[in-house]
Amino acid sequence: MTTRCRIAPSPTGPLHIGNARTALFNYLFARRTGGTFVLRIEDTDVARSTLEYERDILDNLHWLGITWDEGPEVAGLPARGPYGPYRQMERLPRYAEAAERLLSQGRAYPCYCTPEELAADRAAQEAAHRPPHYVGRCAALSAEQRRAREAEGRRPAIRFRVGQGSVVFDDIVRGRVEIETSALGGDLVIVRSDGLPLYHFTVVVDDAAMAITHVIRGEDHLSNTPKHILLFRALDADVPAFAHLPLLLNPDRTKVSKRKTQTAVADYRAQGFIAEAMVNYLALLGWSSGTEEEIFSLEQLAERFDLARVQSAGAIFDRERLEWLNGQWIRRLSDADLLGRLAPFLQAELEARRAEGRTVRQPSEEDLAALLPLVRERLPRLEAIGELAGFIFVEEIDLERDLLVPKRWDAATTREALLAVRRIVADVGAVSYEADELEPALRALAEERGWKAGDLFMAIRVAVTGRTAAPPLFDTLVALGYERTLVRLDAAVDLLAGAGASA
RNA sequence: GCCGCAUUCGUCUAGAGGCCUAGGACACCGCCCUCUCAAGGCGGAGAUCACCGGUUCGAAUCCGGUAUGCGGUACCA
Repeated sequence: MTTRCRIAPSPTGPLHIGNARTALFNYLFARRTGGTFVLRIEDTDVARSTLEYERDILDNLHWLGITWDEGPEVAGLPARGPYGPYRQMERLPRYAEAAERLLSQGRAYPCYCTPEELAADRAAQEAAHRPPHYVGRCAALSAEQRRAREAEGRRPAIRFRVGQGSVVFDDIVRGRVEIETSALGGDLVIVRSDGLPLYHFTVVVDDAAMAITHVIRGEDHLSNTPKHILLFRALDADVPAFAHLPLLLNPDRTKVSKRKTQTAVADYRAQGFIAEAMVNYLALLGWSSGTEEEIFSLEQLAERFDLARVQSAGAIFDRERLEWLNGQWIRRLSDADLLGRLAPFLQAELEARRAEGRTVRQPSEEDLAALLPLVRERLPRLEAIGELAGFIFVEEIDLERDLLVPKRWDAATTREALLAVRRIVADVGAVSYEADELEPALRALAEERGWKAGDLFMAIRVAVTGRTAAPPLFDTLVALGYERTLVRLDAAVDLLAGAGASA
């Protein structure tokens, strides 16, 4: 039997890390088992669903490399797969047909209860410390009673008879789960009075129609699974296997939420997390290989993934660990690849500086190639490129006089040193402006004047970059260029003007 | 309230009765490397395996109970 699994996002918000993780596990399961991965859009919550969210979800899944074998038409590309349509709002007749079938078999019935009646029931149950439970007011209405209510203009919802007994299933992650139907809250509404079908119903109708064999989803659906199983049976469909994944958690161990954790995949992407790291990290939330390796590409994950090795306890989303993995993956990227991914971030930084009224130089191919080795080990996120290397392309840097003077030095010494450095750079640069030439010359200067090389280099670093933390100095000077280095040294000396006389 | 699930270093996890005086990774601390920052190397600290009882020659691992946490309990998904 070939396996079929699916991800069924609701376009009521941007792609969420929790959904991304569920999508990933489904994708990996399908790849690993040689099965089919289906994407279905669950857009029956018309009040909250939007096309922009749908686009965000699809676009970011694509960015992560999570592709689907069957799904709706997107961006002008046709729908794929024999079980379409793959958007629930386009499948309304199927739900209506299924509901009709249950109705005609007496497994479902029209319910005319008003919201007020239901609220009153609930309030009474709560007051009596009873669990909320549909009282069954409409469960045994005669045809005549129904007509009377219709005559009043009441539009019925449709309720599914939950019946008695218990439902047992073997969850792939959690093992045997048994729940009494009496704990299900009574007969459940499957179609609202406005005619729109509800989630618990559509999910089952579609999983059955799309021949889904494995339902892999978040643990928050575990308690609802008996309802689904009852519906599968009532519809005379095969009940799929279930695997309930542990929840992603906020640091306080509640279900991950955007109030407490950054949840939109797009936001991580915008901050310069790369897809490889995101996928790797998400896979490790709830799954482990059983070995001590933990750096895995999507392809490697697809070779190793196994639902049997999925954890059953929830996992806190730890951004620090994600950043570490991100750095690992950035270091593994080829030059051309890294450059391509860095470009938009550098560009954004330069635009921002330009907007501040600064003079910005457009980096050439050579500039960028020279930059790469300097930054590659130093990027926790692509976005950090602006801070790390912006000074090379923005002519006006912010120089702080206090920062310019090394801890053990005074302003006069610093000024004198920078003046000397300026002469050496000018001399060396006139012949050959290379790191290999600059370093010995400047070390000799420090030696000759009895300065610690580190102090001298720090003064130069700040003069030229405006920062105390930067890529290696001599490579930085070369990347900056001969003229620009001299201009910045002059500017630093000017800033220190007056210090010479007093010292 | 009721039902369900879970519980190993701060965090992610390894662990399927003896290999566990519990392993790895992130974060943290120290040392090395070093022109700063990173990266890397080495080392350290950090878990009475939630608790209680049982089964067993032997339990982090099996069973029961308790506690705590989380999830579900909608004409949301």
